[in-house]
Amino acid sequence: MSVRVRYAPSPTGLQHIGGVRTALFNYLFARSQGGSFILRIEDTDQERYSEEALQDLYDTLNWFGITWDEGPLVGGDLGPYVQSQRLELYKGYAEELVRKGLAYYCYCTTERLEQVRAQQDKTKSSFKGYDRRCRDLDAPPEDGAAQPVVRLKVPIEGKTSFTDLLMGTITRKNSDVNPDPVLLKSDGYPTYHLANVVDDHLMGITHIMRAQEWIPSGPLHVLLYEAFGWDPPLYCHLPMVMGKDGQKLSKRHGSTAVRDFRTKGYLSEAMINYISLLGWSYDDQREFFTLQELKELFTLEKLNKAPGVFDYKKLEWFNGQYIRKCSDAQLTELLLPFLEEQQVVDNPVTQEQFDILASALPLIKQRLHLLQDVGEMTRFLFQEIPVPPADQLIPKKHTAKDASRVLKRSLELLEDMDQYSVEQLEELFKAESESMGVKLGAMLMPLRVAVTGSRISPPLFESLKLLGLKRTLSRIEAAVRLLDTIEE
RNA sequence: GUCUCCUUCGUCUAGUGGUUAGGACACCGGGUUUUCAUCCCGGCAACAGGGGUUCGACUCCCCUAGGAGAUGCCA
Repeated sequence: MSVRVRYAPSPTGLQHIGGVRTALFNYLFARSQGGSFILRIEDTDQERYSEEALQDLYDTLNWFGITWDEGPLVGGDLGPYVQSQRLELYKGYAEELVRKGLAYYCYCTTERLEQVRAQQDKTKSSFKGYDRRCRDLDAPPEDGAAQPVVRLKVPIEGKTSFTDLLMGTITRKNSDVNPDPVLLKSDGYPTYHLANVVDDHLMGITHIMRAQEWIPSGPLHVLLYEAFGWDPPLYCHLPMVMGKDGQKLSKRHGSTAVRDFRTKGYLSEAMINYISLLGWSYDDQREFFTLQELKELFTLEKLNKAPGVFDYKKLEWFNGQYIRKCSDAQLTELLLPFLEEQQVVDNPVTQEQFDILASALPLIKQRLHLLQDVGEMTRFLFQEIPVPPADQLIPKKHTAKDASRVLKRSLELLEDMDQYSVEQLEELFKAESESMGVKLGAMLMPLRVAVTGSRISPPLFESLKLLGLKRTLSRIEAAVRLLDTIEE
């Protein structure tokens, strides 16, 4: 039987690292097995539903290049793939269980449920959860809620086990299973438990790969399959993604929404690569993988059991690596939106600006870690800069006079810079610094700051060339004027 | 509280009874260099603890400890 797996997110928030990792692993498993990857929208929470979240889901998967064989937008034979469009179905199955005596209507109000919970907390009761008041009712109580919910009759005795490909067999006493969880909510929507079991069965899902936080409800789901008389699929609970403090990764730890990483200038290839290594490995050497390679190499056997800490630093390192792997043309395309967004260049970019960027690319490529850094790094090439403060222009252990002196000399040397190569300019300044009796650095730093506005910049002479004679000289002159106003 | 799962350098991990316990990130040195970055070289650093099993345990079993997750008309 061919493998069928699914990613079934709930559109209640932006796609985050953990969710995407689950999607990726499902996708990779399907592809490596020649199976199908199904996308299903679990929009059964009316309260938290968000249109934006749904759009973000599509955007994110598209950005990563994760395609689905069946699901919203692409269709499929076993749809609809949006749970809010399958309400009648769940209702029917819930009623079937009630008829069979395996589920029951519960008329308890939220208020009562809260009271029960509060009481259990107060008395430190070892029994947590619903007290099963409505389990054996003959008729609806007088003071019951208008709209009942349907609850599963979890057996009091016995135990339930399921097979997890990663964890082995997991067994739980039925008395430890969530006592009679709600299957059908009073608003007519199913809960996750019901919807997921019904849909996975109807959609022919063979393997359920989801995060380990779901392990505790595994037995419950198996109980549901049994109630329906269905065979449960195989389970594979993926290790969780944690933050630095070892807790489940959340906003507290930094960005978790894929969209945030995208706007900061992470490459999808870098993220795929890094995320694929969170809980999975290939061997003890290789750590670079394209999506295409992953689709062939992924195996369940190499999954790790232990939760993994999301390492922002290593992701950033991967990003730098991938930026350097880009061709200049690719990188230009990637960078342009950032420059436009940051108003470093016009929007749309002019031909002249495009050419400058193209020429600057080799200079900035190995300096970029995040695409968004490009603005700060290249702004001086596209726009006029304010005259840098004097203390920036003056090298350590030097005076304003010193700085002015070397800049004036630089001015003379650069008059003919268009006739020299970068190498020749280097030689020129090297020789000059010697004859002036200053260190090369003390000569070039004022120049760098005067022209680029910063002590940190792309290589100096290349930058001057890009900037052009006129702007180079005028920036130096402005710096000199400033320095000459300073009293020693 | 109860239940379940997890445990190799700070982090991600390789390892399936016999290894100087390997790699990567981070960090710290050094080199290249006009700044920054890249790159190169080197270093630091781990089998949670205790019992077994065995000629021999990081590898198998048990216990303890620690961590995490679940315990909702959220998924």
